[in-house]
Amino acid sequence: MIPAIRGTHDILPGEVERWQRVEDVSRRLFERYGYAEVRTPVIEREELFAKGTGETTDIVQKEMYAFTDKGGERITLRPEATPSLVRAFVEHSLEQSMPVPKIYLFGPMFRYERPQKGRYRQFHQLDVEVFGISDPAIDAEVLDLAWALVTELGIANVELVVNSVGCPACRPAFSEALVKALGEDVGRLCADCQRRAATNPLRIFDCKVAQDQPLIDTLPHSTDYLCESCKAHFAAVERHLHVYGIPYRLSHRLVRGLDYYTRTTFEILAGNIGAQNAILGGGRYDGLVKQLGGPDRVGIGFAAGIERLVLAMPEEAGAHGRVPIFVASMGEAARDSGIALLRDLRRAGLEAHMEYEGRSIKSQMKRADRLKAAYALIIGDNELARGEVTVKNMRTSEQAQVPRAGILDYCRARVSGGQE
RNA sequence: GUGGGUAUAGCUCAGCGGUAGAGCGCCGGACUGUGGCUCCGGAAGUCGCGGGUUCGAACCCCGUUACCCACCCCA
Repeated sequence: MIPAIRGTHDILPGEVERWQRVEDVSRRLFERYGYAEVRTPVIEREELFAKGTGETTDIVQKEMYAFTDKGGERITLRPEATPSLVRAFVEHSLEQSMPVPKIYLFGPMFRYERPQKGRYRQFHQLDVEVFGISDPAIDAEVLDLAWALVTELGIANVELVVNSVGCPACRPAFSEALVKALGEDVGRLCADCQRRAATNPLRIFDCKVAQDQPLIDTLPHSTDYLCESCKAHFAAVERHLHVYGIPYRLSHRLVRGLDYYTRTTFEILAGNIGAQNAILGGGRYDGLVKQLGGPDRVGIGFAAGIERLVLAMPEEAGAHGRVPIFVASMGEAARDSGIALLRDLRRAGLEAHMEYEGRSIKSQMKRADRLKAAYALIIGDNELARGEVTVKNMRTSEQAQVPRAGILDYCRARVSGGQE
């Protein structure tokens, strides 16, 4: 056997229905909010993420599937969607062709990480982005969309966490304030935090080491160091969130790991899905479009991890209202007639099955049962002679003789609307 | 990249030095035209892989790979 690559997974029947549900629900939802789907390549220039996601991030430094192709280009499998969507926005001047540049994408991402619950090397995200709107109303709308998504998927036990990390004008002052507030106490923090203090002080807030918490709790908050415009923006975002009526928790400890975030950042956390509990994360990235060579346009968006959504969804989610019909036959002539009937049922839009190995009527009925067929249509010499079909209701075991000519109408009437 | 745990039938697992097992699932049978429940029968495993110890290894030892969980990081 040649096994699947580490950290990748086949999504099999039984689980794939939950994925389909995520896809169906999110597609309908995104379109209600005015988003259009965009599909971008899975491979991009390595440079796109080095400049976009950020040279200093773990994603770029150690997690990308990057290689040199036969033409000598540096290529990478995309580790996230935002830079690709920014590239597409710029490359095709989407702000010219779209009334409002709201786009979404659904697809696989790749990061070379150690797999664990909710974290895989090939994983899937659904990603939404809005370009060119700086009005805080859009921040709240995007959050409302995120909240609607988890709600419509039936995911309970979730929490929306919101923060503002400021902009290039005010964030340096905050970083300095953090280092200053730590002072001599840096040495009392865990090794990771001491490293963070030197490289990216904001990430100290990510620390989960219990002994570090008392000290971290004394540190200043990013929202107290915002410049005037960032402060006004965030206040307006909160006001709009109240208008939308979305429950959220303000957390000064929410600091995200990608370099491009500015102002509003947020995550949705789920309980009971393991340590990797962020099912959705995003924020504003006002400098990114320009950074990637486009016009000076703001942006905001989020990505949700499909694996994590599926993990957090309730058990029963994904059950379809399918009503299969099974065609059972005895004898060669009846089997030919059954195959024609099978074809007619399918042409009429019904789900129909048969048994292919010419087994006994008993095993055919068994198969019908396993397929959870609502009806078994039985054809033998008797039925052939009378031009009828025996219809057995598999739930009630009642049988009826139905003329062959009327069988499609008979079935359609009983399975229409996906209900029995 | 670091740490811990686990690898035995399609699935869930028992066996822990002496001929490879159970439950579920699968296939067939119990009125030669009828599923579910019950009963009977059957198929199915190089016991992750490679070395070693031993008369003998699924079991002990070493290595290796994969999976799971956690750290790290993130969706």
